[in-house]
Amino acid sequence: MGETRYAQVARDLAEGIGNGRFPVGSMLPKELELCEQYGASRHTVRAAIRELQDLGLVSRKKKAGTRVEAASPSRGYHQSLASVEDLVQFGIEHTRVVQEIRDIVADKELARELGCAAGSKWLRISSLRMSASSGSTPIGWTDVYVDPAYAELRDIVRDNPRALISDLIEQRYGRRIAEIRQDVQAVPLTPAMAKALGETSGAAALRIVRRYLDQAGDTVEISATVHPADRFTFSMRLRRDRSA
Amino acid sequence: MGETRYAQVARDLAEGIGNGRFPVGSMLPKELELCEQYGASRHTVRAAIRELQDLGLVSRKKKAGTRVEAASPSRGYHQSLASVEDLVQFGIEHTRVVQEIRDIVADKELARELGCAAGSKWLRISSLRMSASSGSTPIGWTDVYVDPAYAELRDIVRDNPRALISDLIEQRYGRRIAEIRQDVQAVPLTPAMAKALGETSGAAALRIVRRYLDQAGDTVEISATVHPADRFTFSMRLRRDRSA
DNA sequence: CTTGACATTATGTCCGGACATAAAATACAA
DNA sequence: TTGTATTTTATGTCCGGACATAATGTCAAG
Repeated sequence: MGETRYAQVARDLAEGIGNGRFPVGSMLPKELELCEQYGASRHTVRAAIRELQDLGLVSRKKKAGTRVEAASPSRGYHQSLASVEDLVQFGIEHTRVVQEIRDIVADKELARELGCAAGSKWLRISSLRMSASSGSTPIGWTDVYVDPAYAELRDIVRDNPRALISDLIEQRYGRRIAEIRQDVQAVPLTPAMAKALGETSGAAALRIVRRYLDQAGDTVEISATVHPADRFTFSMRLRRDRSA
Repeated sequence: MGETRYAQVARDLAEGIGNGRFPVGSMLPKELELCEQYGASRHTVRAAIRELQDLGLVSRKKKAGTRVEAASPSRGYHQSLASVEDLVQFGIEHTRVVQEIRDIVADKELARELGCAAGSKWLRISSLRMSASSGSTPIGWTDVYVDPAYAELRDIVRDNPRALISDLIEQRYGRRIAEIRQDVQAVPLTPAMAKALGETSGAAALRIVRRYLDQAGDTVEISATVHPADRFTFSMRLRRDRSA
């Protein structure tokens, strides 16, 4: 019940791509074969394959067939936010080391930086970002701003150093993220940041401000991350639509 | 013929959204009404509406209906590259002032920066980026690298200061862009760059390297743009999938 | 006035079939 | 061998119908 037929087919194929049953570069079985294998109509199989296309896992050409383009992503944001690879990296490859959690009131400057109202209250969670794989050098500093009502997060974030905070909010409070707006700019490091990150003050850094919105368009979370130059590259891939 | 039925329907609806026939916030006619109006099957109408969804023009909810979310984008990349607003801005709001065009050979460092082979030959088009609306301060510097065979571009780019170079290549040489890979990082300004942009050497800047690929996955164009901090913000919007 | 049960209804999913189209593969001609 | 038709075939588009599902609005009971 929980899962629709075409979603089942899509997931099964995606797993096949992930575990090597369909290696990158190989061709997927043709539609009619898949119909037979899964006992589904061609319409359903096509819906499933379209999912894989949206995820960038396969590409299609008339007559040529359906080609496996990439290994399977490990579910989560990559599957729900189309075409953007960076967020996966964030969740999977980075770890959070919480430095400070406190209630704050937005002054005029912070309000401008975050795009919120001056005087509004927030719970701010500040943490260092570490690469999950190697080394003890932080790759960035993150300030996450959430509604002070989400007080439980104070404990939860420490216990889940790799989870996206928006996921924790969704699990705990049921507020589902429908959209993310993101601004990226270059900034010079402030003295305080520079010290925390072991850099010199004024050095070039990448600043990413994300505003997480729910379906109604209300802000659930704002995060501001600063990465010293050369410790972080923000990569993404844009594809032309199927239709084009 | 030239245009499929569902593409016609999608275009007509998109135009209606653009010209106010379907104002932002209003509800689109329900599927069965559209079927009648266009004399198309429900399947076709749904394919059209899905296009509009992919473009972010409408959102749907069961029973509630289809709601107009945004005014029509102004054709071009926004329609063909899903969910990324920045590229539109680039084409529409920026002007190019060509500074130098010359043939170069990639040395080891450039090869690393661009992700190409050392020793490969390129035609490099260097230009200042000006805001189309206001002022004479450049907002960035761009180096575009293309195949030296595209020599005609030497003249064409000067005559089309607002067109995307990849569009010019498509028009002239028929190489269609299917995918763009993009890396964003913070860098300190080199002395030469700083001088051209009226900044101090070592100041923070945003560097965007784009690799334009055709359907076969071959590189058509590489562009590297540097924006001084505070003169440029890179904005984007990510939406959750239909399916989620 | 509030609560809960229920009918309504627009979108979501799925089936089966048909023809169009483009590109690969093959056969054929030069 | 090379270039050009022709055939083949897998995907693309489109039709009509059916039932599922969830959100909305209605209405009666409390």
